Amino acid sequence: MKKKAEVGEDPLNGTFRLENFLPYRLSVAEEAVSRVIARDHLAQSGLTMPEWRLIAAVGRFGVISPTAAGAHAGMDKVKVSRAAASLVGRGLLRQAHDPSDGRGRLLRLTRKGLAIHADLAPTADAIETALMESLTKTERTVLHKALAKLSAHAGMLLRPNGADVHE
Amino acid sequence: MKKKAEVGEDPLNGTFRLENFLPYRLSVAEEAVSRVIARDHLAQSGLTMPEWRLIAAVGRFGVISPTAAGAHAGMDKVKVSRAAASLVGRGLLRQAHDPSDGRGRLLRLTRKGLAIHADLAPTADAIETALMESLTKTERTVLHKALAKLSAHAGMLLRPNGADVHE
DNA sequence: TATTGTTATACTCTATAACTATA
DNA sequence: TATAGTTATAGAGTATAACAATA
Repeated sequence: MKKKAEVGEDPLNGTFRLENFLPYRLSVAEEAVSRVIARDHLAQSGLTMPEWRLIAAVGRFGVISPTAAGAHAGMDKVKVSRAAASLVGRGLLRQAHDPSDGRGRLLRLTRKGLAIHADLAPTADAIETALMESLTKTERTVLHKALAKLSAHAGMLLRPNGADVHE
Repeated sequence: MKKKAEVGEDPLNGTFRLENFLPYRLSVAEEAVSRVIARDHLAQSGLTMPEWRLIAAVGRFGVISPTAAGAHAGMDKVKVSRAAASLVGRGLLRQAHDPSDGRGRLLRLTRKGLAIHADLAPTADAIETALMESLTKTERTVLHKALAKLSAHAGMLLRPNGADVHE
C-alpha cells in the first residue's frame, strides 16, 4: 500500500521559495514602507494616501484638472473625485469650473491646503532619507531604475493584447 | 492688496516630485505586478493572493501549523485562518488536530491541493522570468538586495521604540 | 458619439478585538 | 495567565458600471 506515499510524495520537490519570489518581496517592502508613512505621517494629518497624493499633485502645479492630477498621482478619476470631495470638505482644496470647458474642473489648494503642502515636501524628503539610509548609493540608483523598468514591463504585460507570456 | 499673491505664492517652490518618491514608485510597481499575477494566474484558478501564498507555504513544508505557515507567507493568524477555511471548503487543504498540542492544527494539502501546488512553482517561475526579462543581471541582484534591506529598515522604523527618525 | 466628472454598488482587505479551547 | 486559532465587526480601498452635463 502506497497511499501515504502518494499524498506525501516528496512535498519539497517543487521547491518554490515564496520568500525569493520577486512579487512577494515587492509586496512585503511596499507594505512595510506604506505602514511607516501611514503611521508616522498620514495618521497625524488625518489624510489618506489618495488625499496626500492629490495634495502633492495639485500643490506642484498650482492649478490642475482632476484628470491631469490623477495622471500625475497614479489615480483614476473615481479616486480623484472622492479624494477631492473629501479635501474640499476639510477646506484644503477648492474646485472651480473650467471656463474653457464646461465639463471640466480646476483644482487648487486653499491657504490651509498650501500650508499642508508646504509641510509635505520636507516630510517626504525626511521619509525618503530615512528609508534610503539603509541603501548604498549604487543600490538607490539601481533600485529606482529597476522599479521603473518593472512597472513599465508589467504594464506592458497587462495590455489585453501582449498579455500572453507564452506567445 | 496682496491677497492674490499670498494664495498663489510660487506654488512650485516646494518642488516635491511624487513620481520620484520612492514609496510611490514602489507602490506603482507593486500594483502593476500584482495586477499581472491576479489577472493572468489567480483569476483562472479562482484563488486569492492569501490562498495562493498559503498553498505555497504548506506545499513547501508538507505539514505545517497555521502560525508557522503565516510566518513564511507574511500573513497574520486571521488571514491564515480565513484562507485555510476557504481552501478546506474547496477541497484543497486538510486541517488536522495537532496530537502534541490540543490547541494547534496541522495543515497539509489534499491531492487536489498538491496538484495546484505542482502547477504553482512553474507558474511562479514563468512570472518571475517574464518580469525579470526587463532587467539586467546586476539590476536583478541589486533589486533583491535593496528590497530586503528596505523591508528590514522600514520594519525597524516601525518598532514602537526606534520609531523616531530624528533620534 | 465621446469625454469630464460624480455617484452607486458590490466586493475585497485590513485592523481590532472578542471569543473558544487548550496549556 | 498565556497561547492557538476562530469569528465578528467596522473601516478603508477597489473595480465596475451607470449617470449627468457638456463637447
